[in-house]
Amino acid sequence: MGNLGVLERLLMDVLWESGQSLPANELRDRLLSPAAAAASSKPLATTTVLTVLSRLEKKGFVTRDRDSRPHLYRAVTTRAEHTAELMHEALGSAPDRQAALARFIGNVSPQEADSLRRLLSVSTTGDRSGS
Amino acid sequence: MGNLGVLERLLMDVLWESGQSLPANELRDRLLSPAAAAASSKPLATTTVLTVLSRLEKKGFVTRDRDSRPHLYRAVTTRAEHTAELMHEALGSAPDRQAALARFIGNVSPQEADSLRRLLSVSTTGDRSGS
DNA sequence: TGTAGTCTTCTACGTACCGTAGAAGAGCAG
DNA sequence: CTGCTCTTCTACGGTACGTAGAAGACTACA
Repeated sequence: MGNLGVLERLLMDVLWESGQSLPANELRDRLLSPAAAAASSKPLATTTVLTVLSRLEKKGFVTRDRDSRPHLYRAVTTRAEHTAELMHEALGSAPDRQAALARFIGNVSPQEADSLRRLLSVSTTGDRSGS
Repeated sequence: MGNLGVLERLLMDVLWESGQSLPANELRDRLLSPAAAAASSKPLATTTVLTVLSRLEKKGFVTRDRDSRPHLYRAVTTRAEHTAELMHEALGSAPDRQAALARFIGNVSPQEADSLRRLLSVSTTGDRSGS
């Protein structure tokens, strides 16, 4: 049970964008604001959004506050975490992790290689305290 | 058009494992050798393998030599490349690449962090004097 | 407290992808 | 030319997902 469909992803994007808990109607409205969606001009039914949100909840991507009257939906993880998870997942399915990493690094832009170096140099050795 | 199904993935694994071009029958046979598949003991029909191979060809994951009488199938990319591609794909779908990279690095094992450092240090500035 | 309005859940349909494979066609060996 | 092998065509069942109507639950106000 891994990946998301198109609409599921769009909803997650909206939730991730605003780090907040939002009701279904608000989410439906915000789906129209992104430029891309505006062109296709599709007014989704609220039930559609709710259905997808339920599925996302079952998949563990969102939680909802059932006590608030219009239920409030919130992303469980951040987008960055999700992306990192996907990357680890891809990496995990390869027996030759070293080779895969090498290829990955090979295709990284210079700027990103730089920021990777920075990220790696921070946690060189004696790293203990958790945040 | 991105990811692979279970059987598709198994076939790609066989093809990747042996860096060679193989006929459908050979592939069908080798699907049984991996320990996991042996337990489920499923003798797939050759046509099944052929269908999946056709789909893989359409998706651009394999090429076949149509001149050889039993057609020979070969993986287009290496597994490492494929994995790296998946990782880049995941990364590409995140607007906050930096954050995603940070999370990714944060969850890497110390050994892999090490090998990443090595991989990155090669392209730092090392190629200077000499020829 | 009853009733209207809003929000949620249930159920359902269409499409696309994938595992699976039989039936029919194509090409080669003798 | 004929039989055998290999390939393509066609197809069915399952699952995931986008989509949403219909029915039920809950709130608020009169």
